[in-house]
Amino acid sequence: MPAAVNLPDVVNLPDVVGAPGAVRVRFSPSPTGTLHVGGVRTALFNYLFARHAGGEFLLRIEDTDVARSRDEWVTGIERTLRWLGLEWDGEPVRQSTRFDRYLEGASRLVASGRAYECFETPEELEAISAERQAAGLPPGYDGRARDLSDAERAARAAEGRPASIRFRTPDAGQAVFHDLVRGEVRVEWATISDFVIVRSDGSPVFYLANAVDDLEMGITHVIRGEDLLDSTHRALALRAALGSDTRPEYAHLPLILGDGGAKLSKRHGAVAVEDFERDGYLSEALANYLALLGWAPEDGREVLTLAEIVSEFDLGRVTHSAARFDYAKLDWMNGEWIRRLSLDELVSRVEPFITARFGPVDGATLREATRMGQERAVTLASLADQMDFLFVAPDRFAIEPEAWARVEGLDRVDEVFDAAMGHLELCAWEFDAIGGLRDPIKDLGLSGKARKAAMGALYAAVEGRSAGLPLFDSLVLLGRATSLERMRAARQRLG
RNA sequence: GGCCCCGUCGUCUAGUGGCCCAGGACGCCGCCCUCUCAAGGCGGUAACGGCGGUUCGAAUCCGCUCGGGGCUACCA
Repeated sequence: MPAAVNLPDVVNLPDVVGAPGAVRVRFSPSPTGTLHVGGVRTALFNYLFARHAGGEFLLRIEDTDVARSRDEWVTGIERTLRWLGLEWDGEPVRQSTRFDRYLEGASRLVASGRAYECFETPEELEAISAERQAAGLPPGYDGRARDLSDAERAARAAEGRPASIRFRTPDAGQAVFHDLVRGEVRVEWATISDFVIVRSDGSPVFYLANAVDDLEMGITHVIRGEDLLDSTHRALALRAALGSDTRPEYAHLPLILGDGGAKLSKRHGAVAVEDFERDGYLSEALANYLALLGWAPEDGREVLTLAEIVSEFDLGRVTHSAARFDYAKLDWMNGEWIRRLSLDELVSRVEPFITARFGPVDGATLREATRMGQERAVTLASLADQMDFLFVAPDRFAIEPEAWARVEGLDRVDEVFDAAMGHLELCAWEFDAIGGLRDPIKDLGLSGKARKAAMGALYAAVEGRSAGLPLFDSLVLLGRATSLERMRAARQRLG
């Protein structure tokens, strides 16, 4: 029967650390992939909380799992945070550079009896856990190595069994902490078994590194996803055993789910923040949308700048239940933001989407097309789609004969083009003159055909619904010669 | 299985005992505007998971129940 270990009564420790009002938070991603919307939402809320309080927002890279971490992911995470405007304070802390600190903490815990070496193989651990479950006990480790004598440990080591270090959790009593969004969270210590803090290869585990760093970095508020709620008890016990008589405040954010209530995954659409950027979403819109997932300002406004959100933000108004990521609402939000941008700003944002497809283009044409597309765009990519026809090379501009075959009124197509070309030949290329064309073109019902011939079916569905810039203004922008050329070509193709 | 968290329109949410036969936004539907598609304007559809309690009065408090999610790793 292992002797009970007296741990400090974490329940009665003070809740605040550091100087009153001095807020210091950290976003601590694990560089095992690109940042997903869930992760970036956590970063955002940390940022909002820190900036609202005039505190510090630190970045800590939790790369203790060396095998799964990569430098390129670190770079990507930093780039993504900057893209969203979430500037952090100071240099990022890399946990992989601080292993000695964690290991030092671990040996102190072993020396004080709060942790101990154990030698079970993975198979043995699995068997122990299964036994416990069969006996109706919580799964996990049973603590059998807690009180091994020096001789016993030496014997196991001599067998060639590598040692890992486990933290000794209290045998009885309750673990309690107060969560800023959820209130009091308590659980019986008996349901939490001893957990590994140093792997048998000598590397520290998340729990340890996390506790040591939060302590040494002077973190005052830990804001993270609800998936870490249960691990808070372990973090707090570890922290106390490490000698801290303070504890940070905790705030656990509701999770972000995909459609159908399942975990958000690629099946639902983009999940990596980089994908949203590539698809033409504005960082302003994504940050704005994400802020509204689990939080709402008092006055109910929805379209807000980062600065406005910072000034309104309040952890007390964070929602309790998981939220589903709604792509349709993000689309709306993105459109709102596209319309809010100045024309110059919008031009500079679409330009990469255009040059990626066509190389450098005429600036004046791009600007005018952007002006026309601004009020109808959903994403930067869709805006680029709308002006595609202006930049596409002549030999690449072709309307499939098959598509034409499905256009109604095909029997009148000659009449249509004759009329259109007649008008175009005759008119001066001025807006006023074009305005005068509207009625005849409309009367002949040829605007759809003219649109397809001159602006193409690159983006427009033939089945009735064509999307795009205004026809007349587009023809002006395209130029008289090109417009006519395309219409003649279309007619010719029909034989 | 055990433990923890959560539960208001299809979705995101407002709501902390009477102001709520529940408000806003997205979506959806209709109308207006209109050369297409949008944008914009106007209008509409739609929810307190269920059952018990507490109370003069409950979406708001309590219990149970059902449902969803998380954790239970030598991942973070």
